[in-house]
Amino acid sequence: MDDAANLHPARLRALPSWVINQAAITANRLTDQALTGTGSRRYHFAMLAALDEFGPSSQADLGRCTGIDRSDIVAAINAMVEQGYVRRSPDPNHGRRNIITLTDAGKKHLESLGDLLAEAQTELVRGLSAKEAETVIDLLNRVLDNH
Amino acid sequence: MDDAANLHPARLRALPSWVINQAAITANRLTDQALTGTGSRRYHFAMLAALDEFGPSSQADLGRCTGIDRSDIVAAINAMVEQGYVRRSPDPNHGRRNIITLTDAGKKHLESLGDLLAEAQTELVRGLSAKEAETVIDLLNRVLDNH
DNA sequence: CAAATATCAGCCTCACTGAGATAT
DNA sequence: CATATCTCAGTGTGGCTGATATTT
Repeated sequence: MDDAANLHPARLRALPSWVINQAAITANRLTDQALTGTGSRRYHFAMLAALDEFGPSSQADLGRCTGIDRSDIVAAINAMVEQGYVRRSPDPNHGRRNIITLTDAGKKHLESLGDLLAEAQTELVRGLSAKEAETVIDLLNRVLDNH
Repeated sequence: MDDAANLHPARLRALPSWVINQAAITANRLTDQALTGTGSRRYHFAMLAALDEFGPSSQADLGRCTGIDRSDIVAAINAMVEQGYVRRSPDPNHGRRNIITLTDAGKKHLESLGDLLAEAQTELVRGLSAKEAETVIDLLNRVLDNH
């Protein structure tokens, strides 16, 4: 090897799953870094974004539309309730269901997290034109829609 | 929410890092599934591919060109030595360094893993044309090259 | 009874850190 | 002394399972 030590094998570079996975590792590194010190993580942002866009939701719906497991939603909501970003109240029309509502502080926090993440995106796709970045987004969304 | 429960928030769908990450989760699910019963994992395939393409390598080089941490290489090589897919021998020209060599059985195993993974790729990018899949690969490789 | 919800306890993978021993 | 390699011990995240209680 020696000189080729820094290159990735062509066989891997040709595998969609591998390339996507490596890109995800990079993406996660950058976003985690961007969010350090905010008291929030990627999935908190996802939940806040969903609440902002879709309005008050049950925990189950929240999990479904963000791709977060039912099991992990509980703890995440607990944390955000404690931080004052969301409210948890029982659904009057539905015994066991909770309704999660975004608070003003949560909305504000969402925007500030969004700003930090926007910078991380710029860093992530640097080297791609705006149009190329858009293409990546569109094609991968199509992949997601197919699964 | 209710009717929108299955849709992903536009804010997330517009975030490269989120879309890439979700695609990676799907990709990993499919590839892990494809490899069950083979006794190998994704990173084993990556290492075998690197050895096949670059020839005998040190563990450090192997880690660098596959993106696998130095710390995780050790256990992975141990397993593959035991399975007979690679040989570990000390580098005569370099005290502490080991040279990892692909065996015939390893080469064979690599090809069979490659076949399984190829099917998983088809499933992963179903819904994209061949050209579009190629575009995803190229653009994400450019992202990787920039980091 | 079936289906959905919230919750909890816990598993496994995997990226990553830190440190130590050995070598150039 | 600085740098590189291999190894080990261990951490933290995050996706996921299974079970339970409650409700429609």
